[in-house]
Amino acid sequence: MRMSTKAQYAVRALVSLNLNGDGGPVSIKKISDCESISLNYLEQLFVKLRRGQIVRSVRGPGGGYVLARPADEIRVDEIIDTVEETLVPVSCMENDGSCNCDSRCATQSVWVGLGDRIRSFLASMTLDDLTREGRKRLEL
Amino acid sequence: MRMSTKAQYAVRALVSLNLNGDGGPVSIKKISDCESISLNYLEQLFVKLRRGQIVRSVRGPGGGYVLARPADEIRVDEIIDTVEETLVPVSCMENDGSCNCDSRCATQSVWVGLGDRIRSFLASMTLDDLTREGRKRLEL
DNA sequence: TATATAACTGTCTATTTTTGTCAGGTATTT
DNA sequence: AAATACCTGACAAAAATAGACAGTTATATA
Repeated sequence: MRMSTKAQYAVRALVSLNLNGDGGPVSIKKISDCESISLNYLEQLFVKLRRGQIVRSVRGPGGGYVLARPADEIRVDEIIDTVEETLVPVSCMENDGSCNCDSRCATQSVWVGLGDRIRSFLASMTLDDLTREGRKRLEL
Repeated sequence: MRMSTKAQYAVRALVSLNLNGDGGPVSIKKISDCESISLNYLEQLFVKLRRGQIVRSVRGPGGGYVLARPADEIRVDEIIDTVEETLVPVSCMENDGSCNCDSRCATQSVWVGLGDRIRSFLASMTLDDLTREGRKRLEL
């Protein structure tokens, strides 16, 4: 049960973007340097984040990325949704009926319930929450 | 964010074991047939489950596995702990200080919090709960 | 207008993890 | 003794992950 580094990178990159932003665009290069994340890999993530309406791109010199919405309107679960596929813990639900003992369906309730908890927890936090926490840490 | 099939198999196998048990031991072969899980793979899982004090083995003809404890004392999180390493969503905490912008630490709080939720949810369910649910489904 | 900058795009690849398979060995009941 | 079933370790296919690479396109500024 691991959150992929893809998701972790995406969240970290966006917190970094918001911390360093000051309104203007922040280049992927800068985020890559700050966060020690491969530039090429970040580019792939930001393509998805742009398509997912999390960020807007600004081309040309001095360009980069800005948040597409206020930070307090960007939930963590949205971020993860845009870069990876699912927060549901199992693929499940093929339900081809091949199992005659049917403990499969009994266990589904665990994973569905777990998925709900994961979702609601991540939906309860916004990028703004994390950024405030990050700022607090920087002051120490 | 996926629960590994290893963990899913372990939980399903134990529910199946408890459903088909009737006090006596159930062979891995039977569970394998019922659940359509590779016999060899199940063997590997049950080695861990035995070491984790979840099941006891009974050797010889008519042998198999029995629960080492009453089903209502076996929590789902225990099961998953014994077959896979972690319920903490990130590897994290290397904390080599290489990141000067330090959004890394800010995001850790998300994953730690998430890990807590996952843990407490899975700890709130026992094998007995799942088995009852399985029995209910069989009656329909 | 030229040039530097930085986003954009698609393809390819090395590595790791997952999910098993296979070939035997060992213990125990009948 | 023989059948049953657990036990063990080595090996392997397949998928996911993380990232490299080689370009193309858009735009601000000199």
